[in-house]
Amino acid sequence: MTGTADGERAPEDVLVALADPIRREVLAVLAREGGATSTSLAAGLPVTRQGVAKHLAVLDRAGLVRAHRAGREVRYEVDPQPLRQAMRWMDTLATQWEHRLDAIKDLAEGTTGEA
Amino acid sequence: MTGTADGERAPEDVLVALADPIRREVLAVLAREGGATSTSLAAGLPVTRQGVAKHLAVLDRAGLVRAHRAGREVRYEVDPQPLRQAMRWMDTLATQWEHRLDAIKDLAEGTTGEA
DNA sequence: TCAAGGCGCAACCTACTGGTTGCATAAAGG
DNA sequence: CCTTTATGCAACCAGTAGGTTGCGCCTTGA
Repeated sequence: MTGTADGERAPEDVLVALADPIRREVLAVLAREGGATSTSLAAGLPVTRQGVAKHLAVLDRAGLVRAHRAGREVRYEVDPQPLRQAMRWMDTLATQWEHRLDAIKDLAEGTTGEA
Repeated sequence: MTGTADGERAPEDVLVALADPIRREVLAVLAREGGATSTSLAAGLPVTRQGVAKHLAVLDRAGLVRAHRAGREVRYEVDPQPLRQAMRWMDTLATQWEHRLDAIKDLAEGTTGEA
């Protein structure tokens, strides 16, 4: 099923997905190896295959990985797009904050040094 | 104390902090209002003051907010810097992924059309 | 000085997340 | 056809994150 498959995904899913160290490691391995299965991933991680599978499910829901069935294997690979989206979301947020802070600062200056 | 106060903070703290909807809301209010106290925040949120305080502690640990004591009040305001840092971290990650994906693609092309 | 407002700390509760084991199912390959 | 290998599903377990209440301490301001 590969996630919700809609282009406009909520950035919070990505944040939640990235908030776990094992999931970050999974992504790192997937990026390094160019793809892997839950079984092969579990071999190099301190969790069982089922544990990895659950993490992959979370990553898939966030759209950060894509699943491709090949015979009896299911191969996963990373997708940078949702990451880029989340970055844009954060950029908007940070910019808003900065504007507010500037506004506050200006206000303070206006109060103390009023011409 | 205002967080760990070191310039190079792990981006994962920011991710964890941002992964919670209430914390995102807290940040939104702080940015909109230009600062607030745990008590005033709790008034507009579906949690108690103590709940808000815990969230503020998490945000503070991530460096996303700064606490300023004013008499018997503690006023919090947002700090965009860790957000920017986290974005840079994500950018590095996304870029890495994209490079790997390109490498894989090139490899596939090379295999089929070897000159 | 004393009441009220605002915080901080600690104990406690609950739900969910991360993890496991066990079994069923499906594709490869002899 | 039977064995092996890989995945999928479900039940179950433990730790912790998010939330609450209760209480004590410190400022403010009348």
